[in-house]
This record gives sequence, C-alpha cells and structure tokens, in this order.
Amino acid sequence: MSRSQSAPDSTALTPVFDAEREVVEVVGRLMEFWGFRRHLGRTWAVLYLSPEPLTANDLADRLQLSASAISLTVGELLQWGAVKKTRVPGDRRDFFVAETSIWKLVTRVLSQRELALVRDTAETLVRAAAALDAGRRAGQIDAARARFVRKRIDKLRLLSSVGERLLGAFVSGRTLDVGAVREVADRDGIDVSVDGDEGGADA
Amino acid sequence: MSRSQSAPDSTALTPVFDAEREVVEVVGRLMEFWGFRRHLGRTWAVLYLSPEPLTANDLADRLQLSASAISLTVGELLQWGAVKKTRVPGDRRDFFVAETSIWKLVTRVLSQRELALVRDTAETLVRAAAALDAGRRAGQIDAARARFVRKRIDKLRLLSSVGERLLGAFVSGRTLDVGAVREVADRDGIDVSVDGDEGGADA
DNA sequence: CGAACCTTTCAAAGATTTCTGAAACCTCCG
DNA sequence: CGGAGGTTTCAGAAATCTTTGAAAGGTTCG
Repeated sequence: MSRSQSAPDSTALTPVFDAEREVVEVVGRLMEFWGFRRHLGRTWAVLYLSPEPLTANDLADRLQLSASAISLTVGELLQWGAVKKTRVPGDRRDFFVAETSIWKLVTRVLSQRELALVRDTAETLVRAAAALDAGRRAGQIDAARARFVRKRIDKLRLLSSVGERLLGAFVSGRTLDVGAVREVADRDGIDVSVDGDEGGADA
Repeated sequence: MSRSQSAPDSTALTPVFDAEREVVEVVGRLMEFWGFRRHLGRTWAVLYLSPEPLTANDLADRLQLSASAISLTVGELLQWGAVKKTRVPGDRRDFFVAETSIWKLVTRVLSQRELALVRDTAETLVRAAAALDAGRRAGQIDAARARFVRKRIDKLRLLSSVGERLLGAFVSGRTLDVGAVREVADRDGIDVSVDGDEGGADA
C-alpha cells in the first residue's frame, strides 16, 4: 500500500512485534490514567517507537482506527505539542513524528492543564468563602455552623495554595521540600480538629 | 444533636447555601480530574463541610442521588479511607464522617494507585525489552530497527523509574530535587537523539 | 422469633463519551 | 481549470460508564 517512505521494511507494516504492541498499550493506559484518551497515548507511542515519520494511514493501520479518528487524535496531540507534523517534498501526505522530550511534555501539561485547574479551584473557594461571610453578616446562617464551614473552606484554600506551589516548583524544576509542605498541611489539620473534634491521628 | 436527625437546624437540610454547594461542586470536579467519579468528591465534600456525621439519607438528599448510588459511593470512599463510618447508640442508621487529613488521603492514593500503575508499567517495559531482544537474537527483526526501538524503550524505562522515585519521595515526605531528576531525563533525551536523529532542543 | 428499617446488590435504563462513514474541503499536479 | 489524493468535519452509531429501582440481605428492637 503506502509504497513510499514511512515504511521501508515489511516488518514495520505487519502487525507490530509483540514488544512494540505491549509498549503501545501500556503507554495508552498510562495516558488514559492521566486524563487523556487512551488513543492519544497509543498514537504517541507508535510514533515514538518508529524510526521514521509515519502518515495518518500508517497510524490508522497500526492502531486499527479510522482515518477520522486519527485526524482527531493527532490533532489533539499536535495541540499538546506531543507530535510534530512534517512534510516530505514529493509527497502530499502529512507525516508525523513524536516529540521525544517527555519531560517537556509532562511539564507542559502540568503547567497548562493542572495549574489552570488548581487556580480555578482556588478562585471558587475564595468566592465561596466570601459568599459565606456575606450570608453570615446578613444573619441568614446559623453562626456556629458558618464558622465551622468557614474553617473547612480555609483549609481547602490552604491546600490548594500548597498544590499550586508544588506544581509551580515542579514545573520550573526547583527543589521541592515536601516535608515542609506536608507540615503546613498537617498543622492546619490540627487547627481544624480543635474546633471540629477529632484530635487523634488514627490507624 | 444526636438522636433524631443528624441535622438539628433547618438550614442544614435545606438545599445547602450557595457557598457550600460551590465548594462541593469544585471538589467534585477536582476528584473527577484525578480519576475518581465525580460523586466521590462531592460526597466527601458534603461530609467535610458538615459539623456532624450524616446518614446515607442526608447524603442522598443533598446530592440528589438514590440510596443505592450513595451506598456505592460511600463504599468506595470507605475503601480509600476518605470517610469513616460511625454509629450512634440509639440509632440503627450508619453515620459517616469525612477523613479530614487530606494529606493522608493524597498520599494514600498516590502510594496505592499511582505507584501500582507505575510499577506495572515498568514491568511491562522490562518484558517488552526482553521480548525484543529475544526476537532480535532470533534474527526475526531488522537489526537497526530493533536497536532503535530498544533505545526508546530504555528511555521509557528510565522515565518510569524516575517517576517511581518521585512518587516514593513525595509519599514519604522526603525532599525532592526536581532539578536533578529533570537532568536525568534530559540527558537521556540527548542520548537517544544521537541514534535517532533529532539533535536540537527546540522551543 | 418476627416485624421494621437500613443497606447492599444487580440487572436494566440512562447518559456520556468515543468512533465511524460520508460528505465537505483543501491542495497540489497536470 | 479539473481532478486525484489527503485531511477535516459532523451527525449518527457504538461502546462505556453511571445511576437507578427493585429485591435480597442484615440488624436491631419489641
């Protein structure tokens, strides 16, 4: 079929070796676990294990997916910078290569996706705390209860700021002192328990 | 407080304040993002924001879920230790409380779920590498290509071991030197490029 | 011991998410 | 220009994952 480049030797087109397939699948699972579609991982892995760039068709063959599915998948990978598009002079088709610096990929996702999430969460928590205070001032809420909820929200806020810091440090390659972070989190835990009730660490 | 309803004051039963609801939703999203069902997060959050233990029924009311859904959800939360079951003397019903040490929860999930995943991945990679070598020795595979794939698999292996180390350090509260880790990952990146072809780090 | 009340289980219904095939779009070549 | 790939879009089909209602299972109290 695709006579030209992408696959000079026959082995490359036959159902890939078991080894290769296993890797592709495991990467797929990994990515899925990470919140991406499984096929994103599988697709990236196929490219990653290929010495030459592959066409959409090659991918469709190896992954047993339709052309449209490949288009979608590859599109998303391109957006994340996990794959690059290449063109070969005499050939109309698009060729794809995997970005090989996994570290770069990981940090990119962390800083775009996860960080956004954490920020969003933090923002919501702030808003919630404000709303609560407003209600409290207006006397619409049982005071004791409001105080309790407020404390819990504050703990969540602290946590989210810790998370944000961790992510930030991680992404920028700084050193993380997890011990210190944990201390903060735990200290707060105790705070809450004073009011809430549980004091003992348990099992 | 104890006997009849877990919620002595009316406010506790009425559709929770906006503030509370917002928090519940945001935690739900967070958990969903983390690979749990959204309702696990929502359920935990409701308990976390409640001064008193709640019954399955209370939860069903506030979360708009059926009794069976609550049972499932709470069951899973119990398994993760995110919620504890309590009983009140004169009452047949089960009451639930949220585990408040979020740090404990996070590390538990990391060490049980994520670490297992990473280990599993590592194992698969080893197996794949072995299979590849076997095929190579048997001469069933194009040698150059086999070498290439082998290198890539090795890089993935390195990565996974780095991940395992990071997780381990994180969980046990040690200090992580992300910088060092990254260096390892990158050094390897260069290694591969020698053989593969890409030399330039890019944008 | 048996009735009352909860909780859990499980097959089926309901929602979502993902994939596909057909058609619309491009782009490059002749 | 006209056409032959190749790629993207999109609505519907298919596969998955969730939630529910009903029934079975357990406990507690009288």
